[in-house]
Amino acid sequence: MTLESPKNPPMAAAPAAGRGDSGGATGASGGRIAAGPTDPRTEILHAAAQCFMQRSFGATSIDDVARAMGATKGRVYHYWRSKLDLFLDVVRYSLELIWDKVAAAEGQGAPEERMARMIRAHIASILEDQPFHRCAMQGVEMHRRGAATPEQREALLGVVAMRDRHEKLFERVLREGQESGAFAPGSPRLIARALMPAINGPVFWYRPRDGETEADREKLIDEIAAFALRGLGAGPGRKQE
Amino acid sequence: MTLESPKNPPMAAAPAAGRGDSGGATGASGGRIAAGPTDPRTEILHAAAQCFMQRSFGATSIDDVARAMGATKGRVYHYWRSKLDLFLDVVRYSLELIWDKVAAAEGQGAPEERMARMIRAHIASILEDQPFHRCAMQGVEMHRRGAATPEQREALLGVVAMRDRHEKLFERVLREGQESGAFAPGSPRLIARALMPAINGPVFWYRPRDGETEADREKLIDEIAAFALRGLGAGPGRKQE
DNA sequence: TGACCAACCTACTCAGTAGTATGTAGCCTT
DNA sequence: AAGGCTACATACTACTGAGTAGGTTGGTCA
Repeated sequence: MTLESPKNPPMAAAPAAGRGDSGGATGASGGRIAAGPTDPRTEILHAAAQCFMQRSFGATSIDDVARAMGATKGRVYHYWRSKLDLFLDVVRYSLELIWDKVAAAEGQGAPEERMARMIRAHIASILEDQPFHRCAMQGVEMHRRGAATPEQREALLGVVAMRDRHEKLFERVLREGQESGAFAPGSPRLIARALMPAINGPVFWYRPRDGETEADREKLIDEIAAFALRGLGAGPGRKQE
Repeated sequence: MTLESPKNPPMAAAPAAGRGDSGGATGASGGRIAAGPTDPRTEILHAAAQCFMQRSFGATSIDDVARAMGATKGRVYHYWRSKLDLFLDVVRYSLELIWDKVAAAEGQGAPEERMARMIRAHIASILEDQPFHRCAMQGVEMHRRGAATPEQREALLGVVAMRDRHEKLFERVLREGQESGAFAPGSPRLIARALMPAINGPVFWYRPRDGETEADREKLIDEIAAFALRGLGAGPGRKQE
């Protein structure tokens, strides 16, 4: 969410930094409505995610992104200052999406129950917003030298911090589960680092099939989640339906 | 291995296809000596893997690769016809390396024992030749439209086939383990697809530390392998249930 | 010792692309 | 109705980087 948060105003908010409602374009359509597909920013973000996923960051031109919307470069550069800024916002959006869902899924209960919900929410988000998450997988650190401005370096660090926060959330619940004896012992850091790729996996190979139902997706989530939970050492957390 | 196999002869083997010893450059130094660091091809491959890992394929220029060796473009283009060909050879090399080690590690015994050895061999290879494997992770399918010549498309399919063969090897042993009751039931295809990212994970975050010993690496492998094996349902401690 | 060749290096071309400067249609305000 | 602003499109510029043509060097063989 918080699409208004990115400080990528129409070219000139740094000069007029005191505007206050610089991101008002989104809010203009209503009050708290989460930016829908009508919002140009969101539409561009989606097109960019799609392109970056299909061709990778380096092979994607801004013209590609614009063409995917039936528009021209001008539209993209009206909202973002550079290709890297656009990419970083795609990644940030990915991390915001998945954080919101996973953090909300933790809730209350025993660690193994919370972890199970978090893992399922994580995988579900991977399937639902695959293009964004796939961009997030393309690596952020490698754009270090590509980051020219200090703002970009800062944005880059911010994205890294978000990813870290996400992993740390899993690590915390994992640790609690270890203390309660629900999970196998071992370095929480390392085990969390083994867990994340496992539940991120579908981002690489998942391909929404034609007649795919919600149940199909549930089954996929079940299987991956079961693998992950067993990996943590949780008992046969197999939930029949 | 088989560095001589790539059909990337010095620019002119297609014209003079009947040469017979087109790849002889490698063999000239001796007989069966596996191409060492003295071999220019291998040196270039290593430099390319390093660059592609650090900056990604798209952001890496051939000049970058050459500069990493203190050489110029000419040296690279003397051995490879295009940037994509070079990249595909890096990926192929990665898959050959890991296949050799994992296939050799299977050996004999119960499925869970073979699987344990394979998983450990896989992770060990990931740590040892990280740059190459990281290139292999950057995605191959996305270069479909970048593949201009039919040879490139064929090479691309070949790489995909190698990856498939690797995964199928794990899937087969997994299935055998399920039939013997050593592993948890479930779609072998899906579970294998959950397993692979888990043991590939270190390719993204592993960073050889300064005073790192062999024991440190063993511990890392232990932890990841334990997670993966538990994920498959093979508890090291518990056999009942 | 001269022909030949592998293994490069140098200097170039040229296509693609990030980013910009400028134009313009509609809307909103005064 | 005039000015101003948003939200783009168009038409550039400047540069990067893939690929090539041709030159150079050192070794091998006749």
